[in-house]
Amino acid sequence: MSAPEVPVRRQTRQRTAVLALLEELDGFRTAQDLHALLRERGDAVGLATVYRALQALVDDGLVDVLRSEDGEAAYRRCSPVHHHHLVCRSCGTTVEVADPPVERWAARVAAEHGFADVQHQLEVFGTCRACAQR
Amino acid sequence: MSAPEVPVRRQTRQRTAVLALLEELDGFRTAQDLHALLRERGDAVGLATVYRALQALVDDGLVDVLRSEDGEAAYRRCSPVHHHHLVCRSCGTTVEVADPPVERWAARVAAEHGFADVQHQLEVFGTCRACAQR
DNA sequence: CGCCTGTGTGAGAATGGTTCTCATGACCAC
DNA sequence: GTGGTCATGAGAACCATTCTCACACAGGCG
Repeated sequence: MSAPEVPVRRQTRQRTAVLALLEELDGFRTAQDLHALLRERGDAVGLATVYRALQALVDDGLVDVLRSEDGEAAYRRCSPVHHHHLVCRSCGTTVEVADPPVERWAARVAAEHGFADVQHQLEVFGTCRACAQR
Repeated sequence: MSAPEVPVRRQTRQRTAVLALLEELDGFRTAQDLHALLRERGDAVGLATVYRALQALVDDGLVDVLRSEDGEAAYRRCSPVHHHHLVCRSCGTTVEVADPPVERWAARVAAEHGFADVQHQLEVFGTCRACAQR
C-alpha cells in the first residue's frame, strides 16, 4: 500500500516565476525557451531548476507536455480537465478543444482488442489563419 | 519551384537488413534496439546507418515513428494508408486501427478555428489482455 | 525572533540518443 | 569492366535532459 505521497511542495521564487511565465504565455514552450526568457528579463533561474519546476507542475496536472517532432519537450499551462490541442505548426499558438466522440471511440476500439486501462493522446496540427495569410 | 527531388535510393545490404528486420518484428522498436539486434545476429551495421535507413523508410512512408515518453524514437513497419495505433504499454504489441469519425471531427474543429492544412496524431495506449493477466 | 532541518537551488559534469564528418567502400548505368 | 556517386562506419560532435553536491533558504518549533 503506497501512501498518498504528498511531497510537501515548497513555494520558492523560482517556481513561482516559472508558473507565472507559463500563465502569461500562449502556446507550447520548451524548457530551454522558458529558461532563456526568464534570464532575459533578469529573473535568473538555473536550467536544472526550470526542469524540476516543470516536472512538478506536470505531476500536479497544472501543465501539459508535448513532444515536438525532434523529441524536444514543450510545456503549456492548461486547465486540469481532459482535453486535446489544436496547435499552429508555424507560430505555436494553441487552442484547447474539448473532446469529442473520440473518447468513446477509443474506449470501444480498445475493448474490442482486449486492451484495458486505456489512455489516449491526440494532437491536431495545422496552420492558423494569421500564419496562412503571410 | 522545387523539383520533386527523387533522391535515387540505392539498394544496399544494410538497408535491406533493416527493413527485413522490421518486417519480421511486431510492435515499435527503437533504433538502438534494431542496431543491437542486427549486431547480435552477426549482421553488423553501423549505428549511423541504421538511423539513416530508418529516416529514408519514414520518408518513403513505409515505417511509422512514435516518440516514447522519454523522447526516444520508436519505429515500426506499417501499411502505407492512414491509420492509428493501439499500443500495449507493457509489452509494446501494436494493433493498427483504421480511423473513425476522428478524421471528420479533426477537420471540422480545425476549420472552426480557422486552421488550414490539418494533420493529426492519435495514439491509444493500454494494457493488452496477456499483460493484464499476469 | 532566531535556530534547525530538510528541501530547493545552481553550476557544471555526466548521460544518452541522434547527427555530423570524412575517408573508404560498394551500387549500378554505361 | 570502369567511373562517378552515393552509402557506409567509427568516432567525434551535438544537445536536451538529468545528476551531483555544496550551499541557500522555507518554514515549523521553541
